Formats: sequence, structure tokens, C-alpha cells
Amino acid sequence: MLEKHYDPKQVEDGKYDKWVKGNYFQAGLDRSKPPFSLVIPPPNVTGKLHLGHAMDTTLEDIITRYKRMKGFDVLWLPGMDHAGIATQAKVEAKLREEGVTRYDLGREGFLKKAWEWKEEYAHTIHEQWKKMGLSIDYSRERFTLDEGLSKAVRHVFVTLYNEGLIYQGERITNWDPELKTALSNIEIVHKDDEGEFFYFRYDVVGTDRSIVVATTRPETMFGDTAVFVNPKDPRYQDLIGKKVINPANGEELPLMADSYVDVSFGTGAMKCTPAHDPNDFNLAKKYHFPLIKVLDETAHMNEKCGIYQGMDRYECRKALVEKIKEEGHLVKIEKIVHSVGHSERSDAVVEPMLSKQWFVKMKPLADKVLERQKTSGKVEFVPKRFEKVLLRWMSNIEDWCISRQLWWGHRIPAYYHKETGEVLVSEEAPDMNLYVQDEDVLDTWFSSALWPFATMGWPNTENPDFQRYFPTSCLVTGYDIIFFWVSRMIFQSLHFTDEVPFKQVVIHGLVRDSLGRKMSKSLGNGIDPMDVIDHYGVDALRYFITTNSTPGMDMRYIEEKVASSEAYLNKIWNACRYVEGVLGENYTPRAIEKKKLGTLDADIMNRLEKTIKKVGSKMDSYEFGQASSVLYDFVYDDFCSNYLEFSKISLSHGGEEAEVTKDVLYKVMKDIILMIYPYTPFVTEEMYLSLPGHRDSIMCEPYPTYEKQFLNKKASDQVQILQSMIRDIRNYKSSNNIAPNAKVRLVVSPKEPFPGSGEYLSRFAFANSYAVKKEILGGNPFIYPGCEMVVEEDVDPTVLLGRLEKQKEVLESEIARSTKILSNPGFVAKAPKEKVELEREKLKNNNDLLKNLLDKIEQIKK
RNA sequence: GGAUGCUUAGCUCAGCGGGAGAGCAUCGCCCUUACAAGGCGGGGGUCGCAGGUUCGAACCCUGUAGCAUCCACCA
Repeated sequence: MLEKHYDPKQVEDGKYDKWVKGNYFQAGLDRSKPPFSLVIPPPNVTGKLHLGHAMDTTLEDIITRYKRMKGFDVLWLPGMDHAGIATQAKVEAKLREEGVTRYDLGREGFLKKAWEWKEEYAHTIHEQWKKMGLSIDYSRERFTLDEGLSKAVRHVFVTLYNEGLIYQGERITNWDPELKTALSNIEIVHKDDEGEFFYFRYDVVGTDRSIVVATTRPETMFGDTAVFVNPKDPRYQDLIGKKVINPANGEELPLMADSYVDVSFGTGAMKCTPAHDPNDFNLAKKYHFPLIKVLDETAHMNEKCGIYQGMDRYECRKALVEKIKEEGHLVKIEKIVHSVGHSERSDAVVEPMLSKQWFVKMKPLADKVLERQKTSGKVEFVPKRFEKVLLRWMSNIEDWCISRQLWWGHRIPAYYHKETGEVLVSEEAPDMNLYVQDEDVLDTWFSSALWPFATMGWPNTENPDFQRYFPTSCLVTGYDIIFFWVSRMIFQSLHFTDEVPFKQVVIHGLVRDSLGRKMSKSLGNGIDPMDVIDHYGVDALRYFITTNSTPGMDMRYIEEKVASSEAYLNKIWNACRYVEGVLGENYTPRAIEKKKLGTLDADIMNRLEKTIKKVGSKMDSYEFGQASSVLYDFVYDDFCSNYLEFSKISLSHGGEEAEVTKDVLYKVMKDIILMIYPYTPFVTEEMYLSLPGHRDSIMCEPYPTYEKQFLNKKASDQVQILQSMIRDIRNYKSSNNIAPNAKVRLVVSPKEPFPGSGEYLSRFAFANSYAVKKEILGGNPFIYPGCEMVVEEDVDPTVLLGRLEKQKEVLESEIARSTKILSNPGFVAKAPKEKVELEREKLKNNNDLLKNLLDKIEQIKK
């Protein structure tokens, strides 16, 4: 027997272990079923899971559990990501607290620490997955650094290299001076920072003239190789070709002309620093300038900078500007707000800097994606609009810098001959007496990009999982990693398997705090899902987080809504408790027989079928908010507020009528539980097990099916009249200061909505006597389609007339509306027939109602 | 500079071509034997603004304002 109150803790206890032990999460046990597959977006082993993970994985779990019920053999493959930079930064930070650097430990020693870290956080993540109730297949769990994935990574690298799609080159890359590694373009976060725009006067050699050049990064002036103006700029025509003096170090620089320079920006004169600016780098290539690096890997000034050597870049900037000012070459300093690149991980200001890195040539790979998206074999985005995000990015893509100067990650399978320096790229290591391996590791996304197929045994295409479950059916992820992950999986998958990695990608938004701000450590506004679970239970959290937003839209974490989710579950819990009590221990479920149903039974069955159909279609299109809201209305209004209450009467009659009611209560209750189960597996399992005739687990049950035979509009129309009567009386009492449970006498004429409805009226409207008469006089009349009801209370005729007049006004305005629409020739001619018919019917009914009402008013006036 | 999204009840949000909805908050009445973490009944919105399409627009189109996010540029 269920407890009086739903207690999440008691309900959740032990269930997950039971499911795991029962192999309910394992794929491939019944291969006669059609396959359905998805992979988890592998969480980083950097820390605890947050609400975003909770939402993402719950959505996947809902899909997984739903598809299982629908008869699919579902594989939901779990795993974690080594998260190169992020994890290494965390491990280094921890070491720093212990007073150790990674260099103290050496590569081997450091990696040992990193693996220890990984084990610790993998354990935490496992605990959290368990708490969340994720129905993942543990027998297939993977890690991006495990042997299988590492092999796939090497294979991909070597293949792309041999195809000329991976190359090594000296380029300007984004350098994170804190983490001391190169970054890819999308790992840079641009922020509008306040900065200074320094205007310096450069003397022109051999003249008494000078030219003013503006810069935001004076410290890079030691690496300048020229000053450029636009060839059409009238201000500088006579100076082009002359030399100017670099005020930083007194060296002579050529003053040159190139159309790249924007005449209207700054002073129209620009310094060229090839080793520290991508545009200057391009200019330098054109004019064969030397590339002079002036910063080291920690953004300190190097030997090219004279007395400034060893200074931090900002220290140097300050000192240098001071010096130039003293020498009279500073014209002005302008405060500006400009966009500055920061490292996504360390937040350090990124230094564009020349370095030798490995790149993926993106154009050919991106083109394949663009081509595929024009065909029916494309990746379908849900919601559709996110496809544009991908396409635009793919159309303007730049080469991907994949090497990172880190230790934690897949080491690049490139080897250099110790003597000749010749490069060897190979999946297997060569004789290490002759070769040394490249020190760098790959961008963490390089391996994540292979996740959907490398986890299934690829490059061994004979692997049974790969054959059965790839391409995967869908992927669920946030819009914030479309570039990082989704796009890269697509192009790698297309290139290597000629298949899309997933047929559909379901994009969700971010979880924000209650004020709409992004949750972040610095704001301290993060919510730990585990705390929420402690307070409200995991089912309430899951329900809230997957039903309170629209696909692709951000949502706010509102604690009251979690509470109200729990209250809803408590509502269902208690309904189930009631049903359980009614059925008793000896009840044996029977199939519903249509011909045995009373009007109220037929009505709830009608509504149930409509609900099953609607909910199913919303589930299929991943509109979980809408699915849950359809179900909510059914549960609250149709079932709990009406049928469940009404059932008390038929049950009291006993006999076959009561037995049929039990059958219907059982059927509806069970279907409700099954429909909400994918959202809230724990509480529904508990309720399911409390019902008679249950199997070992709710996970053995198929999804409710829509049965047309139970559609019955007539029954629902009749019950609706009954509901109106009850509501009218309740409302009547409320507005006349009559206690809700005060008894009133009722007369219905000329016939009741359906046989036996009087008993319901008596009980739910608290009538102490009830009669059906051909004709009635006096009292408080209420008019319905096909019948009239009178509350036989003594009443002030003026008050009564007022009420009836009000009713009349409502009816008249309804009639006016219908008449207006129907007298519009366009409507009658062009609107769908059903609409027109419906409107005509309404008009007729309302006219009848009005006629009766007017008669009533006349009678009373007499 | 380009793109996308949002603007609906006091708050948070659904709905996205045929009569304005939910949760919370609010007001009134009820400890009625599933549920007081409840029940019943109510109040509250010219759906940002302006045009247009349509028989019909919160919903489609155009423009416009505000907010948010993403991309690009910034010597």
C-alpha cells in the first residue's frame, strides 16, 4: 500500500540498482526489435555535473525510456571526455596548491596525477548518473582516452595527414599565455574591454615631417617591420617610400602603401607586426618581411626588446609608453572600448602569436557537410533553425588548429628523425632510438568528434555494434556546442564513414538562474542538481527541467516550479493510492468492454484515447513540454477532478457497474503512469508496483496504445453538461454566500443529461432532493442544451432577474458573434466546412438557449 | 557590420491561422473518507508598436523599438 504522502527519498531507494541488475538498460538483448541508438554527450572529467547536464541527460533518458516502451532495442551509450585543457588546468591548479608544478613532476608523473584525478571525478559522475536515474548501458561505457578511441584518433590523424588534410605550419595562432598553449578560434571568447589607443609620432627620415601611427599594443612595436598607409590617401602621398623611425627602439622602418589599410580608421597609418597579428602576417608574406617574435610563451618580452626583456607585456607597455612620452613622441592616448580575445578556459587575454602548429584543412571537409545537408540524407535539426547556424559556420570556416602544448590528451602520432629531422606520421610508433615523438597533444574535440562511431568499435567496421547502431538515431545537446562538437562529428563522420553520425540532432537551450543570468562560478549562482534532488526528489527535478521550456530555448531555474512539480507528482501518487485502495488485493485486471461502459466511463475512455494520441505525437517530435501539458490537463481535470470523484458513486452501487468502474480506473491510472514514466521513472515505478497484476518492473510495459473504438463524443458531451450543472451550482452558492456543502433542492426538466446523472448532481452539488419533471415553475433556473435545471431556493426575484439578464447578455453576444461570422460571405465560402458547420450548430444551440431563457424571464416577471 | 531568438495575466513561461492558457502569486469559501504539499469558486491580458496578407491574425509577411545570444571586424 502506498504511503499517504509521496516521499521521494523512500521511493528512489534501491530502484536504480534493481534496474541495473535486471539488465533493463542493456542494449542488444532482443535483436528482433528494431534498433534505436544515441550516445551521451560525454561530460568532462573536471568536476561535478551541473543543471545543464541534468537537463541534457534527462532529455536523453526520456527518449531512451520512451523508445524502449515503443518496442525498440535502444542503445544509450555512456562515457566521459578527458577534456584536455580543462582537466589539465584543474590538475595544475591542484598541484599549485601543493606547491608543485607539472615540470617538477615531468610528463610521466604529471599524467599519473591526471589519471588519479580522472578516476576520482569519474566516480563522482557515476554517482550522479545513478542519482539522475539515467538508463545508460554500462556494458558499453567509453572514455575518450581509452585504447579503442586512441586507436581511432591515430587512424584519423594519419589518414587525414596522408590525404593532405592535416598539415603542420607556422602561423599566427591564438596563444594562451597562462596555459601556455595554442587555441583554436572558437576557444576564444571576445569581450568588450576598456583599453587605450596610443597615438605615436614617427619621424620621417631626411625630412622635418612626421607621421602619426596608432596602436593598442605598443609592446609589440619591437617586432614592427614597416608602417603602411593606403596608396590613395592624399595625406601621405609624398612620404611613401621614405623611412620612418620606430619610437620604441629608434630603428628605421619603410613607409609603404597597401590598399589593405583603411583610410578612415585611426590616422590612416598602420604599423606592421608580422609575428603578432594575423593581418600583418599576411602583409608580411606579400612583401617578404622577416617575422620578429617579441614575446615568449608566457607573454613576457624577449631578447628583441632590449631593456624591456623579461617584463610582462603590460608592464612593458606602461614603461615603453612612458619612455616615448618623455622623448616627445606621444601624441595622445584615447580611451576606447574594443573587443579583446580571452581564453575560454583561463580567461587570459589571448596573444596572437607566431608558432608552429598542426592544422586540419577544413574547406574540403566542410564542403562535404554542405553538400550532404542539401540531400534527404542530411542531419535533421530540431528545431530546424539551428541548421542555419551550422551551415553559416561551415561556409566561412577556417583551418582548425588541433595541436595543444599540453600533456593530458592524445599525443600527436608524428615522429621526427633525430638526425635528419624528417617527419614520420604513423599509427604505430617507429624505432624510438631513431625518432622522437612530437611533444604536443591533440585538441580534445579532435577525439570527441569521433565519439558516435569510435565508441562502437570503428575503425573496425565489422564490429557488431557499429553495424547495428550506427548511424545513431539522434543526438541531444545544447546550442552552445554546435560548433565545437556537433559540426565536427558531422564532418568527421561523413569523411570517414560516409554516413551522418546521427539522423536527428535535438538542440536545447541553457539553464539560467532565476534572474536569467548564466550560471557561473564567479557569480556563485550555480545550483547543484544534487541539492535539488535532496529537497524535492529526482523525479520533480527531471519533470521540471524537461517540461518547463520550449525546444532550443533557454530556461530559468525557478525553485517554486520544482516544488510544484513535486506537488503534481504527489497528486498522481494520491490518485494511485485511491485506485489501489478501490481495487483491493483480489482485483484481476480485465480488458475494457466497450458495450459495458456507462456514460461516465465512456467519457473518460474517450478523453484517455485522445490524450494517448496527442501525447504520443508530441513525444515523437521531442516536444516534451507540450506532451506533459496535455497529460497534465488530462490527469488533473479529466481524471482526478472528475472521473475519480464520479467513480465513488458507481462503486457504491456495487455489482457489475462497480466492476466496470474498477476496470476503467485501473486502465486509466495505469496508462497515466506509463505515459509519465519516461519523465519520472522512480515514482512511477513505485506506483506501478502497487497496482494489481504488475510485472517485475514498469520497464516491462509497452507504451499505451491509441484505440479508436473508445472514441465517444456523445458521452463527453453529456458529461460536459453534468459538469456545467455542478459548476453552476457551486458558483451559485459561492456568489450567494451559501456554504458549498449547504443542501439545495434541484429539479431538472424535461430530462436529465443522461440516465442516472441526478445522483451525481446530488452528491457533488450537495442537493438534498432531486427530481426530473416535464415542466417546472419558480426557483433559480439554469439553461443547458436539451435541458433546464432549477435550484429551488427562495430568492429575491430582482437578484434572480439580474443573474438571468447577465446570462442573457452573454448568450446574446455569442449569438451576435456567430451571426456576424456566418453572415460574412467570405467565411461561408472559404472556411473549412467543419468550421462553418460548427458555427451554425453553435448558433442554433444558443438561439434555443436564449429562447428558453427569455421564457423564463417572462415567467418571473409575471 | 551580419545572423538568430525573445517581447502574451503581478512574476516565470506555454500556445504560433479559427472564440486568450499553465504554474506561482492574489481574493473568497471549505480540515468533504485519494491528496490541506489539498479541494471548490473567483479576479486579473486591446498577446511591444505600425502597416500588410487573409473570410478570419497573438499566430503569416514587411517595417520599427527594446532586450538577449551568436558570428565577423577593430592597426
